[in-house]
Amino acid sequence: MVTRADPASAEPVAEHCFECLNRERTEWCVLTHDDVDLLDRAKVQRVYQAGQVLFDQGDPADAIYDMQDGMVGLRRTDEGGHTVLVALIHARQTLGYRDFFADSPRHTTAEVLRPSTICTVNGETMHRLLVKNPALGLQFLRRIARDLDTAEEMLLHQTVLPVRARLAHLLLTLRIRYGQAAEDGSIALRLPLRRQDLADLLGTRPETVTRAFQALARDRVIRVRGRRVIILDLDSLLDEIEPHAV
Amino acid sequence: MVTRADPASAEPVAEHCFECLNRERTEWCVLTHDDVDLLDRAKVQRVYQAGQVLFDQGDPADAIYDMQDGMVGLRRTDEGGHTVLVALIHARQTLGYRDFFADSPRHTTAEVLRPSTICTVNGETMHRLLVKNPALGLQFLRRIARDLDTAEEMLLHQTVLPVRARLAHLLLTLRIRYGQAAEDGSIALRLPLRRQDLADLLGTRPETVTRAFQALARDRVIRVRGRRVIILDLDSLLDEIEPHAV
DNA sequence: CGGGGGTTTGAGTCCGTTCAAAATACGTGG
DNA sequence: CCACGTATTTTGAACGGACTCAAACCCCCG
Repeated sequence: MVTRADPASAEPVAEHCFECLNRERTEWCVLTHDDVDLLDRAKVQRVYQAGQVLFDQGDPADAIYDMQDGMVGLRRTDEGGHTVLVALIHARQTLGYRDFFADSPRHTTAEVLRPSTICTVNGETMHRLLVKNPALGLQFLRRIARDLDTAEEMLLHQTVLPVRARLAHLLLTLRIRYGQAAEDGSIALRLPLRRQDLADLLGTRPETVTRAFQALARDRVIRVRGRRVIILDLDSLLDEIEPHAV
Repeated sequence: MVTRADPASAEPVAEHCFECLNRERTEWCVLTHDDVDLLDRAKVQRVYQAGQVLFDQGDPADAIYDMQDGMVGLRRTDEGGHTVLVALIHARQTLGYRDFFADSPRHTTAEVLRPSTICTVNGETMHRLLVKNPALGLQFLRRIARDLDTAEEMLLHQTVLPVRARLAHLLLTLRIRYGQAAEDGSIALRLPLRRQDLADLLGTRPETVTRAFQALARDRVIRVRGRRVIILDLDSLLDEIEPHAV
């Protein structure tokens, strides 16, 4: 059941932006002490449960969000109700800036996929920061430019690669965050998503995801049991994406 | 035959940025008189023939381009040689800014599809303008944010719509620029692209494009003869994209 | 121990691809 | 202005990957 996120259903948490924003090389790294103070006073941090919605397609884009922890999916739906997950957002990543900067209503729905802690930064504060510190705009410019690159890659993959290869690619991505290397070279991971969400991410159906898993398992590239996956041969998983001519 | 664009193969043309840049609501509209002067002295305008390449996947992204006239396609190719056209660029549009701002090598190839007049703005000038006028960065931020929106829409369409619907959508887009309305409500257009390029744009094969044309023609939505298309019923063309539940 | 969501399996179908050949349009030079 | 060669477009038939629908299965949780 998807519930609407509002103050009543998500509990605020107190914490300072300091540690989380500047430590890593995020868009926020260009902020001065002063800027962070401003942000600190304006941001609202909350805990969300899986299934809650940060914002919905059609909503005005008057805030951006910064993930402390958890996972959020950006879902795009057409009038016919067809849907794809266009992106996964993890800890330390910012989301919701796209439509904010495009000055348009939300074109995606942000759906909390796993329990998450997220800061909301209202639009007024963003505008103030952008004026105060022009470098911040250029940081987001770079961020979005890379998002566009990713989106084009997805489009290319969707067009020219079969589901099996797209799944291989996805596993290679998830491995970084959720993988646990064993000493025999294999990598164990527990998938953070159910088949339906994997299907939405791959642009296919849950049944097809299952069959693609089985195809990879049959060829000893991986081993699968439900959400538990073991990557047996990383190299051949890489080969799935670009079958080098033999 | 695709030839490399270089000063030898493309003839420079003298003209002022003034008229072309500021008249319409492009990213450049925020430039001051002074800025335009700077741009004017730095830009190089050339005429390109169909088939020439402005930049290639892998090249350093050290310039951006502004179309005076013509048509350019952005093509993305994977290691296996599979290719898609991710965008068409027309007169008065800017291109090549994505990788420039992402500070990465070119991820697409810019291919001149019809004879074009194009201004090159070198990176140094861009950097100078961005410092001089921070609003320019925000303009491009908005531009790329909208490109990302378009890319996501293409991804969604590619995933959930059949070729026929995607072709309908493309015709509706091309109609704006190349359509000629008749007084009986029909719209005539001569396609600026061959079947292969339409296929690359739709993520399919030339043969399938032909068959999709025929399917639409069979249902009296359009009439086709080679590159000459007549849209008979605009409404049902719109319905192709979103088949409203009956 | 009995739900109940999530996952797997199977069979049939469809859309789009592939490969090959025929037909047509187009540009160039005679 | 026509003839010719080449590129493009169309047509056909066979194949295949992914979808649909439906039923069975399997955990996981209460």
